[in-house]
Amino acid sequence: MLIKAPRGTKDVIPEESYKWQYIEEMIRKICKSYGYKEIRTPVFEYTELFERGVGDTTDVVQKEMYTFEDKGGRSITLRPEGTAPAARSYLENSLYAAPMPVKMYYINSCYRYENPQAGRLREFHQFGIEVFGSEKPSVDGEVISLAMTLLNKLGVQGLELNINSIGCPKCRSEYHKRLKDYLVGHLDKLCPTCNERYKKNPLRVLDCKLDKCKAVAGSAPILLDSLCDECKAHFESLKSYLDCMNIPYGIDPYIVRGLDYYTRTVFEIVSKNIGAQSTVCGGGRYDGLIEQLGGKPAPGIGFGLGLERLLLILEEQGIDIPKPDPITLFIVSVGEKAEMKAQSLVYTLRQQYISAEKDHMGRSVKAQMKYADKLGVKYTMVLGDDEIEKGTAVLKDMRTGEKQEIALDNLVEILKDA
RNA sequence: GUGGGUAUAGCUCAGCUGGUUAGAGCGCCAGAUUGUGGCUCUGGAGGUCAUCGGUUCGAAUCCGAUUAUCCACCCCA
Repeated sequence: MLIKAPRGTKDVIPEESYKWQYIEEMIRKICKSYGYKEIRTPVFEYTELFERGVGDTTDVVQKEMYTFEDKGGRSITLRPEGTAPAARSYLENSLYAAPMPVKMYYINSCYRYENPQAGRLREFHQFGIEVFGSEKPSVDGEVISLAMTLLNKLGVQGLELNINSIGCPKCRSEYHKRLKDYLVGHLDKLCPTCNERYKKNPLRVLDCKLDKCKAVAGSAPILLDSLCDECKAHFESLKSYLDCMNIPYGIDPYIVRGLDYYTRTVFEIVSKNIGAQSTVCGGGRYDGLIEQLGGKPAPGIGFGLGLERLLLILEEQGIDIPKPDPITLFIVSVGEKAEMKAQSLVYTLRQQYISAEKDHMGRSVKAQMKYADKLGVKYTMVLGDDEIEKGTAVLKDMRTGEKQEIALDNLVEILKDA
């Protein structure tokens, strides 16, 4: 083995791809019912998009981006997330000219240079949605409900939806002051990283997992209690919308999304059973992003849902994904003439979208039968000189073992609905 | 970037305190008399024991380095 897939990447092998296809089909079906259309953006963007959009104080931008210079000397970055590209495309293609709100979804690969572990890869895949143009909390409710619908339809159990509001720039800066005032008296009790956080982004101190920091965070003022009237009303309204759809949720005042563009509503859906990286879906509102990217101010909200993590949950919960349809017919051939006839027969069947297979290994009759059995085909049919002469053959049902004689001319007709 | 575990056949693993042809189960291929799968039986292919170096008469086994991989931290999907 000379060359392996790069660190942190994974192949989806043929035996596994049906699982991805199943999930993707479910996603498309649900998005259609919600009125979301697919958007496809490039795998790479100018680096500046993420620096401006995601925020250059974030870990994603500071240390996790796949950035390189192309041959024209431009700085290019493999997308680490889907929202900034979607927003860029929204502006670039004047999608704001469409009736509001603009609703879109994507199924994308994303790239972050991190050390791989359970549920974390360098290339991973996200399903995401974005809504531009409405700041109404009903949209927040719709966005969250779409994620929950997907997870429910897939049969996933035991997930927790947690919501929070981190306010608008106004109430947040107010709160920043209060928080810093509180933290400054406890700096000696915080870990070194939290001391850094205190300077750069004090909100993140609340997110630290170290016990001593948690203790300090525990009695810190809570952002949720410091919201301005409008943000408070927005959050209350969102709760009503979730209630009216019977979507259960918890309120976690410590959710602090890692990307700078979030405002007001933030939420995440977590699973306890897939290792340390438990967030399956994370999202929120980003009312300042469009303006940040140089567009006319427009509110927005969306989420990203990790497909590898979703697959982990399905596996862990033993949820079986429907297997693809088996091949309908395997034609076992005896002799050269029959082998040729088999080739033309499977060709005919395939023209009618009937799945059919034949030998390509020069196997004996018995070995062909074994092979057909391993493929899991529904029917087999042995074809030799006699059959070709008579124009009839015996069709064998591999599940029941039953045999029936049929005319070769009727093959398509007989197998059409099999 | 940091810490810990692991590395033997396609897969899951065994290989005792170093002893010479490195094993099992599953999978793959073929056969068990004439043209019919599943069960059973028989045989076969497949390994530079991650790599490099060291200790030793002798290394899959002990030591070191490197690489890969897994898990965890930071952070996130």
